[in-house]
Amino acid sequence: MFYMKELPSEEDFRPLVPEYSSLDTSSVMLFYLFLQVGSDMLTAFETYLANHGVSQGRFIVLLLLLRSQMRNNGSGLSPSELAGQAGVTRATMTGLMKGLQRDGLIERLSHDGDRRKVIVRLTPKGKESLHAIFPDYYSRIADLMNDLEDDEREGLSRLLHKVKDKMYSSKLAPAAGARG
Amino acid sequence: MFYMKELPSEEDFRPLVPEYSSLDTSSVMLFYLFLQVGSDMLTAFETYLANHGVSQGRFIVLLLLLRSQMRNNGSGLSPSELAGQAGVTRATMTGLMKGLQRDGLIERLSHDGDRRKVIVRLTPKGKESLHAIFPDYYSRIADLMNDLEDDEREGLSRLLHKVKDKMYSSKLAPAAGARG
DNA sequence: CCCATATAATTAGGCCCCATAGCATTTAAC
DNA sequence: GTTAAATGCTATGGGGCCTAATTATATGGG
Repeated sequence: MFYMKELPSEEDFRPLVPEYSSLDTSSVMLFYLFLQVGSDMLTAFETYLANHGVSQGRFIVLLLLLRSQMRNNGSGLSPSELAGQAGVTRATMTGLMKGLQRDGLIERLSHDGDRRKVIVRLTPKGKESLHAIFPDYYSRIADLMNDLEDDEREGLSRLLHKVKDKMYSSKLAPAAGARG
Repeated sequence: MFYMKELPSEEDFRPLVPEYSSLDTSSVMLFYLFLQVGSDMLTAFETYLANHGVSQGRFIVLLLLLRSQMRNNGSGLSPSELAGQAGVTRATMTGLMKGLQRDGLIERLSHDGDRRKVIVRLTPKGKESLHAIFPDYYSRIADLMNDLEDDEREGLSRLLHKVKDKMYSSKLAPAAGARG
């Protein structure tokens, strides 16, 4: 996780500018600011979930399962699909599921028709866990964004998409393996 | 690291809206978008650095040392100060330094006057490592931000600061222990 | 001067997440 | 029917981070 308590100031870059023609101070400062806020938010998110007894990885799995079940009326997902949607390998997903099953939040059923496959579904307890977290969770997120007016939200969303699009098309792209 | 390949759409939230009064769909969508772009950027950053033979944590340490030495003309920092500025515990910093010293990138000198303390400094090799990374590193960051006009950069910076300020004052704040 | 307390750095041990590599089973393609 | 591909799993290992305990040093009140 990126963290620098005090971000570099413009002055910190000044002696480097003549040395590096590729150094664009405002780009780097914006990049660092972004990483810092993103890191803080991720850390806060992680800490918050940990206090509720779930890790980020597990929470994502539960969320993906809930969404799938709401969309398709309870069909569930395979470990492969979950891994793909969560951006981890199948082996990692096996480990996450192991813990979730041990805690009774998901169940693994065998797939009729393709006996290689497994169907993963939320148990009632798994659903309850999510619904126990949601009210406070949504409230905090709403609070976090509360200071942003509608046009600011749209602006931020637009700019985030712009950076995202650029990232995927540039050399600074996410690793192909884990995320494809 | 947060990751959901496909972010939830407004429709995914619709069935939840009547159930949760605290659910503000646009807040949550913006929050998820932010986490996703932040995660991707961190992952990309990490992957990029790994290809250059350093981890994020180590890179931050090198950066902090370089900044300190440029500001104060070579005084260096103590492990405690480094830990504080990097947002990790002293024990974690010891581990990071161990690797950096083994690779010859930093040196640990004893402090005159207070023999409990250690002074950490970049070695010439450590400086060279950074300067070997910088040209390409800065170039990629500039490229990433290249599509943003000046006013967009200012807008993004302003909005990021706004979210950051709100985060620190809200319940969704970073953990006090590691980051204080 | 001495002891209690505080501070600095480190070590030891552990947890979580995640990856790669290899394996058995099952299915699909020719 | 043989070969290739897909699925889920196990084994193994590493990175990063933590807490707790240890060692050395410093400081201040009695």
